[in-house]
Amino acid sequence: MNDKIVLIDGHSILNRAFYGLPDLTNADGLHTNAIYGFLTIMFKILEEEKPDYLTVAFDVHAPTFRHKMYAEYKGTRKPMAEELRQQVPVIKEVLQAMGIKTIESAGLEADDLLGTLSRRCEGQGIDVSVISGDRDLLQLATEHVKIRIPKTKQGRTEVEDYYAQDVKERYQVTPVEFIDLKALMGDTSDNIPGVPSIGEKTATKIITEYHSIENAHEHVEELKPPRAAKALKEHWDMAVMSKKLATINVNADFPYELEEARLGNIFTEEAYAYFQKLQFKNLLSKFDVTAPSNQVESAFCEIKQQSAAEEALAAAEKAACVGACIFKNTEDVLPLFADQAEIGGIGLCFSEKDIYCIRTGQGIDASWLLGRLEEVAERAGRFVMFDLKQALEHIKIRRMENCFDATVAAYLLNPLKSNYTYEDVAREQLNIIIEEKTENYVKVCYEAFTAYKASGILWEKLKECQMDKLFAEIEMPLLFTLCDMERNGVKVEAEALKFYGDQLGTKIVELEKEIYADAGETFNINSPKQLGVILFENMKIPGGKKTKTGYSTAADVLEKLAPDYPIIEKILEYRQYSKLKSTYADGLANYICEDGRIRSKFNQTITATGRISSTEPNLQNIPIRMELGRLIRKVFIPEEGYVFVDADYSQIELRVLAHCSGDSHLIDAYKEAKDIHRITASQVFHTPFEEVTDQQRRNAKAVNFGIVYGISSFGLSQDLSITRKEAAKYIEDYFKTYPGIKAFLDDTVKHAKEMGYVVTLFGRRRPVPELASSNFMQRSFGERVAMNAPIQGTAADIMKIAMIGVNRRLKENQMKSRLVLQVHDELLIEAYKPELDDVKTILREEMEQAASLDVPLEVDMHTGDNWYEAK
DNA sequence: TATTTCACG
DNA sequence: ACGTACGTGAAATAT
Repeated sequence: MNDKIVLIDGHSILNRAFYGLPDLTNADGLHTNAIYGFLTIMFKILEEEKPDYLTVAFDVHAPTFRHKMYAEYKGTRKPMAEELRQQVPVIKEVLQAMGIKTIESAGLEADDLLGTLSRRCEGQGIDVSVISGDRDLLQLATEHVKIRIPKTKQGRTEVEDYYAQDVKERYQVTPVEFIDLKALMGDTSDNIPGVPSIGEKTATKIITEYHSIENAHEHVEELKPPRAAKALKEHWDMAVMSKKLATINVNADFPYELEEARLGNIFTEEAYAYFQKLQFKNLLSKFDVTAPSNQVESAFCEIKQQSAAEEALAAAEKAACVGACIFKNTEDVLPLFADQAEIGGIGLCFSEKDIYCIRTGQGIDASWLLGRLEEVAERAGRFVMFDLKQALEHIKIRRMENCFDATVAAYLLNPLKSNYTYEDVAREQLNIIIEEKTENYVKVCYEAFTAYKASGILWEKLKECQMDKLFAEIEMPLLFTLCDMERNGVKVEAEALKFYGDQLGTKIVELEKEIYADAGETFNINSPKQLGVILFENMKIPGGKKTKTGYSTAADVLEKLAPDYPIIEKILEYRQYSKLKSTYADGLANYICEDGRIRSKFNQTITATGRISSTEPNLQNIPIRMELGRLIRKVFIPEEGYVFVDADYSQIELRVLAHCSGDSHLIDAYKEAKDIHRITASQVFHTPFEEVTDQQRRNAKAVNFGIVYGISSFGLSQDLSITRKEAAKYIEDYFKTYPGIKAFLDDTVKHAKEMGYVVTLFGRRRPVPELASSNFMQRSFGERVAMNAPIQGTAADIMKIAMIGVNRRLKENQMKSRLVLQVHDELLIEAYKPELDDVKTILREEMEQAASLDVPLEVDMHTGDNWYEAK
């Protein structure tokens, strides 16, 4: 049995992988799809071949000999996509970490390295497999040199194998003749021009007959299709150059020690770390799981007796740092009722050796255990949990300053992720992979351990990014404020909601009938697909087509398309009613508790910009713009003896922009107070303030909004139903009026491109990986995000500060009034009537003084006996 | 599970 | 030539 070597064409396989796989990125925003694909293919090959040696060849980036020749001939190659380019050095590092030999040589292409190596190895009696996506390499095939071309078919990689014989069968020429074939027919992917008007068919015919271009040229007069003869005669120089280009050098001179390529264990610890960083979870299974994590696990301890529990808890109270978690016995109940499950126990960790899972049971009572945990939380130097807000459902925290929510910390460090579980943090911060199938008590211990161990690292990273103040002074206090709000909930009049829903129901039935009559048939109006067919095919309404799956039936499209069709109007009305009924009337009704209140969740770790989000139900998108929907706010009511006070910031985002940009004109405009959109219109359109028309004001308002969203002429033109050119003119005029804004936005984008992230006034970061994209669309999106995120995020920061202040003062003064809702720039307080004046003062002061900007923060306030009246 | 639509700031 | 406004969540239908 001969020794065997596998030679991989690095760039070619990376390319294949890059274009064959969907875009993947890891937590740092690094693109990883090409690396992932490369490794997948490599592992597959290695498993099949079990070679003794392995080498990966790369091109050097500087243009090489053959490229230069062609560059002189015609232009240069397209630059490599940025997403791919950034992966090249990483794969080299990964290969090095696996102890795999890589070669590259300044004067030589990877092809030449592969060609030369395959000849040298063959000469030493070694079997060779060359892995490449490039058919150019087929010329290297012999009896002992196999060319393998991987293909991705529906996610699976299949490999085409070519020995010399297979090349002959497939192309009717020998590997050596294959060069001449290429010289005639050319190869666009490899930038080989070939001879014009000679394609694959003719080229094959000529080479099978004459075996080389030189021989064919000698017999050029006899060549069969006269067209080909003429072409070869006229473009002989082209054929010669193409052959030179296509010929791989198999006698290149470069140093190479075969022994360096010998395959050892490639699943090294170093490689493991790389795979973790790249988040190749399913490739990690290839490693022997003798990870350092087992050392940690040896300290895990399950406690079922009170004396042992008390001993651990008492020690924890004296510790400098305690990581904890609370778990339920979810196995005891159906998954649907998981939140109703009983407390199963807690996890507790306060040193590398003290890691406990304390279970409730005969000896240990749940309320005792949680009570003791509260004392630990109060006395420990630092108390760390994941999702502390949820834990507050079970324990009361008397001292907030020493609390640390690892979920929130991880969110601040990268707000783009969707999950911040202890498994994620353990993997990213501690390099520990927690097996899916591990026993429950092991998981509990891991969660407590991760909280304990990662908190220091997370805190250091927060400091490094200068987000420590943001974390300690805004996010952590906010967590308790949000918890209070969730507890408070908001009262809803169930009867009235039901009545509202029923009214909508009858209206929906009526509209349904009319629409079916107009259409001439019944169908599901809620199905965009069916509706599209009815409107654009059966009824032949012109326009149509938009989405990838069919016609777009979105409201703005239909409105523009067919304002005259009565059916359209009815459909839009139907949509409105059915939305209101399903999402709001029926939807909200499902969330009303025994006491008549709805308790929405306020999520702190969802948005990329730092805003809060609301779910189950979402109370941040209750209708207001349309009167019909707005009416639903009448069912949101205060308790008997209470009244609603609603306070909202006036144009907080534009004011933030004025401050951050330092644009003196915009700042002055705000200092004059009055109507900002009218002032903008007056200045941009050079019209006296009093003479600004409503249309001008509307346009100015749209531009103001556009600026905040990261202006683009297309977006503005859509919004105002004007041409792009007109929109561009508006923007240009706007920037002329407020040059400071332009400078600020440009600078923000520039900073973002350099640093990879943008920052709010309070230090909150948002990474913008899209800016590094080679895709125009993606990159433009990144630019808009870079402009918007600091503004939206700063506004969110300010509101958070205000909420903390308002809540703090309400509690300090032991008031009955309570914070019930936050809607981004608006706060709703259920005020105890005797406290009304104080509440108003507190709201105004805390909101207006949450930040001191170069423009005043103004607050509009209203009171009412329901939410409708209070706005 | 993904897509479309639409409610809010 | 590309095809967009920024940030969310819920419901319904299609796959």
